[in-house]
Amino acid sequence: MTLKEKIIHETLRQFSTKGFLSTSITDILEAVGTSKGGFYNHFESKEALFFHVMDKARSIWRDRNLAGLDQIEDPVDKIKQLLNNFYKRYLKDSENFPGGCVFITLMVELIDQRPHLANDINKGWVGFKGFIQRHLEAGKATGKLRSDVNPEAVTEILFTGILGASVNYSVEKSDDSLEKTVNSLIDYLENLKP
Amino acid sequence: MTLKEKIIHETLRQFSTKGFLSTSITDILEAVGTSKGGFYNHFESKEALFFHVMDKARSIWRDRNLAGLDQIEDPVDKIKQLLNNFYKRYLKDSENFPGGCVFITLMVELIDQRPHLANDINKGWVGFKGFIQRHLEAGKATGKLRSDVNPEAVTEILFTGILGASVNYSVEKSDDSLEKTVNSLIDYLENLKP
DNA sequence: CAAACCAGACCGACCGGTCTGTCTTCATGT
DNA sequence: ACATGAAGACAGACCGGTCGGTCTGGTTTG
Repeated sequence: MTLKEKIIHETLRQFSTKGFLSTSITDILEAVGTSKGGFYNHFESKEALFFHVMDKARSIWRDRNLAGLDQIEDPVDKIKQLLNNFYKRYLKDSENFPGGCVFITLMVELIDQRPHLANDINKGWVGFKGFIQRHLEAGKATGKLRSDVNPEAVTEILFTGILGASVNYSVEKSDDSLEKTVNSLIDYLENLKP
Repeated sequence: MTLKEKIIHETLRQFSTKGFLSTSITDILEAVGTSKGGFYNHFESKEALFFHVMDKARSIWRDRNLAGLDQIEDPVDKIKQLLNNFYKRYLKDSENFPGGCVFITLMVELIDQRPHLANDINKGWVGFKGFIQRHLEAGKATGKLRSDVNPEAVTEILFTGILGASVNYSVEKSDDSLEKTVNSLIDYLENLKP
């Protein structure tokens, strides 16, 4: 790993526990064993680092959550697989996210203090929400969901359920509780099938 | 309002948008028009202020969310009423919580940085979760819920749903989206009746 | 030898907290 | 009724420490 990659990796870890504002550049430099000179040679500011870290975080998110989805045809089962990936592969990744989902930590902190940074996270959330809703609508159209199902309402339940489960996991750090919650969401989705 | 009350009120507002660490005492003093001397005459430290603010926040929480519950007998309908209170009376209270639910903002920030402060919030969360679960169990015992309902799993869905809805409301500040989400949860609960 | 890489002293701004001093309040003694 | 003094309430200068960022200079690399 190059120094630049090391800085991004370590920053991602610290962002997930302390957020953006409370993570000091000095802390990062000590953790990776370099100095201000080494840092500002690769990043022009703390905010520039933020965007690099977000790129890496998004990359990890896709890698973990979308694993195996392309081999599933049923759009509803795709969402089911995503829910499973979410708690089995993604949220438990304490190597990259020791403090839980970094997007939650950063969003809650930045939404009212650094809106232009929060917007960068929100784009991903809007895309994710749309991803769920499109698949549910496709599922309904192809008869994989009951005709009385409201895809938008189900999307709200699943999306906020995932948000809440992430917050709860940051707090409790309990794999059991996380598994129960997500399995409850999966059962909920399962019961919407014809 | 005394100066002490003014400080607590203003701090609650700022905590809900900026959290504990990013809210500076100087900012609070400017907002209420006093000085360091006026502050440290009433509070011995920033952390002491935190606990006073939490007491006030909990008081507001109970006032808003438990309104009218004592006039309802059916334990399931009590939870239904609580969900309605939550989004109609509590979360929209931008006078006290301009940045959304203060407990969420503080918990996400403090859980890994000030665990002893986060514990104070977590007590309330544990109590709230237990409150929901006890009422669902009572509802099941008295035949107000289907016999195949798992109260613990439903509690997880409702609790994390509320957490997620709070986070989402902080981000979107959309009353419509909040209403849809909570109504989805209410529908979900309604469908568990016999 | 030029360019990239990195170490570390340094800067102004801001943080929570302390301390001194001023002004008001009010119980007390006469 | 009035003087008095202790205590509470508040203003604001000040302190050590930390923040993000700059700058100089030495070292490595192509």
